[in-house]
Amino acid sequence: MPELPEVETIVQGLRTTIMGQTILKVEVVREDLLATPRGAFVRSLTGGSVLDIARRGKNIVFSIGANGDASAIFVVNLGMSGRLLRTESGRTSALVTHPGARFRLGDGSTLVYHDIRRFGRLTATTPEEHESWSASLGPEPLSSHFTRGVLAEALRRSASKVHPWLLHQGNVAGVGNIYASEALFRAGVHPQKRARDLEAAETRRLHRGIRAVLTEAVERGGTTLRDYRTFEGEEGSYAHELRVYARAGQPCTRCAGQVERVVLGGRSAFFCPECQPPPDEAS
DNA sequence: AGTGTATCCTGCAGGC
DNA sequence: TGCCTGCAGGATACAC
Repeated sequence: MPELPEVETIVQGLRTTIMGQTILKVEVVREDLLATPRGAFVRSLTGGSVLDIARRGKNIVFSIGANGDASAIFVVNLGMSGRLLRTESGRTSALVTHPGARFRLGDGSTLVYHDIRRFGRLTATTPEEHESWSASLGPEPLSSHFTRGVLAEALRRSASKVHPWLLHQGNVAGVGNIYASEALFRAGVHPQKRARDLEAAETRRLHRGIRAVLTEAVERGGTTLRDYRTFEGEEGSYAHELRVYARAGQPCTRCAGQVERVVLGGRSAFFCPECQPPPDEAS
């Protein structure tokens, strides 16, 4: 559920509130959420301070340590329905119906990881392990490293259809199902077109489309359709700006056509058949 | 290498 | 009201 804009919004909220806090106690409610053995997970985080909070793709990355020296990296992947919430000292929040883990902080508040479907994953690693994991992901689409040339080169190496290609985190980090459809619509590229078959003009438009859609969604605090909430518990407002996602059967915002839905790799892709001409190949 | 399918899980909407 | 099916912002593991 949360893609780059949603995770970025959550990270911004976390940074204003829990930077520098010490983790006094770690309580694991649902062990199946851990990608790290429970003992090592609890041990490596307990007693440390939050030195930094950042985002890598769709992951929230906490640097944990002391005296400015990170001894552990705590990574939260929210999966489809994960949330990070804060509860004030001594208070229980009615929002917390499916707690997965609790982190009691030095100021008396508690950071709660909440996840209904439990597709999320909590990982504690060393800084070295974290670096090699991060290197396995594709470029950050809003960074200066993500140039038109980088995108073109990566697309050229793949015969897969461009919508599933965009969802693969090793290609571009942070794009998910909503923004893949939205970026392709803006670029006028059909979701079933092969990555390597994109023409130069299409690649240029896709590059701009990805960056524009993600930037605008960050400005709106992300897209809330169901579960997603900011760290403050608010909804993101980008759902109003969606042009094709979840709009099958409705009129295209740009032409007289009608938005269609197709399943690719088990995920729904939405597109306008007029604005995004189908590739020649039958299928 | 790429694709299709299944899996992990819960909740909700819609049809009957 | 209940039961059933299908669907959901993700990621992985497997067989072809």
